[in-house]
Amino acid sequence: MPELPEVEVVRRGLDTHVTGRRITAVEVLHPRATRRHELGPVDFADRLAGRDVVAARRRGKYLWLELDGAEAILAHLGMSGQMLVQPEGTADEKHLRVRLRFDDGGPELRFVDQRTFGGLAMADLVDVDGAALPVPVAHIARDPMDPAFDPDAAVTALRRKRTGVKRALLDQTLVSGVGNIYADESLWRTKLHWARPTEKLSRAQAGELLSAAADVMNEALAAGGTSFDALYVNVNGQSGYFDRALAVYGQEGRACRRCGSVIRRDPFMNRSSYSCPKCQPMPKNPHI
DNA sequence: CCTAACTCCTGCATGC
DNA sequence: TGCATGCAGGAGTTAG
Repeated sequence: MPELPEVEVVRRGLDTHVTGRRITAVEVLHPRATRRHELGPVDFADRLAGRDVVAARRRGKYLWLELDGAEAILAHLGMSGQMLVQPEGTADEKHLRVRLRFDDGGPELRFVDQRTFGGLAMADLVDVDGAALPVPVAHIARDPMDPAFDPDAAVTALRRKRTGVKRALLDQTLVSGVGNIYADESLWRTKLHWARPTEKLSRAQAGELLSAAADVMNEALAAGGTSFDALYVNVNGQSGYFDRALAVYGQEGRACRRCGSVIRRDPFMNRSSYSCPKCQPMPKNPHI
């Protein structure tokens, strides 16, 4: 569930509580959490001992702690990943996967992940169009909060696809950071049905959609993110409150706040799409 | 090259 | 009560 705003809340927390500290010991409690680290959990832990964290960075839904020496600890929260800053001695969380300790004896950094879709890995930093990115992030497009985000280029990329507009919006190589929640909210704001073929969108429509995505994610960030349960929290374990502002996502059966029609839920890519049947009518040639 | 289906995983809600 | 089923879904991998 964590999308760009939720990941950014976590990044800010890490920058406040972890940047500038030296790692002393790393404990991997579940090997799946480091499955993307090809040399294995022992290598992951050994190589981190003694390293300095110099920054906390993000692109789209990817997050990384930059280390001295052009390397990083790359993190993806997946569905249920949490980065928690906890005082030493605090009882282990049920789904604690990785623990990092620091030489100042201050609070630990814990990676907790119930559904295990997320994970940590070490990665080299490479230059991609002027940005220093971990190698596995090199193919991820800039997100709408990136100062160098190019809306015209994103519009072109979106309209070049031969698919439904929501699929394109979720494609992290076109524009990053948008997941199921903010895709549905952006489409509702722009009055577009999720199955609208991308190649039939005008440049203006595509631009409005991307602008709406940026707006809704900025508003969610200001509210501390969206939470439906205790799974998404900041580094202090607190939830955001943007779920109260959602117009369609998770609102099946409720009245559209714009026209009063009953919000519907459609099956989409083995999950769900929420929309207003009147504001977002099915196109003549839907791209299912 | 492009697009779309498949797959990984746990916990909770629901239905018989 | 207990068991089966469905659902939450990001993104790498595989298939066509």
